[in-house]
Amino acid sequence: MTERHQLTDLQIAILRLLWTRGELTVIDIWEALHAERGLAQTTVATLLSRLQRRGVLARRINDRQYLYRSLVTEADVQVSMVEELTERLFNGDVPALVSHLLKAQDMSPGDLDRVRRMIDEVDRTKGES
Amino acid sequence: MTERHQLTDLQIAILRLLWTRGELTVIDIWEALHAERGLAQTTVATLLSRLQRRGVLARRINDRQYLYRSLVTEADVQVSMVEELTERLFNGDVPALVSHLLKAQDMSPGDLDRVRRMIDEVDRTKGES
DNA sequence: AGGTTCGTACTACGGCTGTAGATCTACACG
DNA sequence: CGTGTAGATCTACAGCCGTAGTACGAACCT
Repeated sequence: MTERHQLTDLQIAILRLLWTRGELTVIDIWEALHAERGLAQTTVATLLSRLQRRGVLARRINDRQYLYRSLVTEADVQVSMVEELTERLFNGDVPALVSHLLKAQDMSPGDLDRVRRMIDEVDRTKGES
Repeated sequence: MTERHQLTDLQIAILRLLWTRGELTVIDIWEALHAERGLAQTTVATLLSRLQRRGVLARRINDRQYLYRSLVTEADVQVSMVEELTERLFNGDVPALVSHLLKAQDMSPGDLDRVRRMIDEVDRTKGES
């Protein structure tokens, strides 16, 4: 079901656009990425084709141009990429990764409280099942 | 200081060996990886050279063969790869990633307790500084 | 109907990865 | 001193990525 999604920075940037905005044309995506990355339209078109060929995206014709949409959800990609990272760098030890994150620079005391509440929440819902 | 380390699966497997066992020869690494991956010795040698050329590893000659060692620590790589992932997939929102992990399948109730204690720990040490 | 324009597909290239065969080199042993 | 051998280097290749120019096809406008 959830295959291994190994995606690069740019590929994810494209997917994010599709996740948040639905079906988009090459031009739509080019407009969004052009400012930051200065890509040519053909570059964007190439990337989209390749992702479509790979089965990550689907497309349909509308009014003489393609509308691309994602076949994978953000959650799919998050799950598979986080799993991959946990596996590779933390030997699959999820709490070790959590520990790493808690010590990260950009983790404020407020964030710690947020996490504490999350744990209570998860505890409850897991107890239910 | 901590540059962007973008490393593949196999590259990390090699680094892990060097992290846990110190200086190793091509043969040492080949022996460790051979079973699971069936690589040729020259393949391993190529990978090591390339990582050395890239500045990730260093080597010295000893008794007619190279001894390779890592120039990056496990912590370096963890920090930069986790940062990268958080940036790409969670818009830099660390608590969002933590939340994701808490809901992961392989997170047992015991692990949740472990995490709770970690938070207390981090809270204390952060209060000190 | 013919040219213009818009958008896609084709082709290409350098860089990196995994993969490994072929070749070189230098020590060790006879 | 010659040769075998172990280990390193060189060369190579396919596959993917980012990058983009060029070519093609179809719609539209006059």
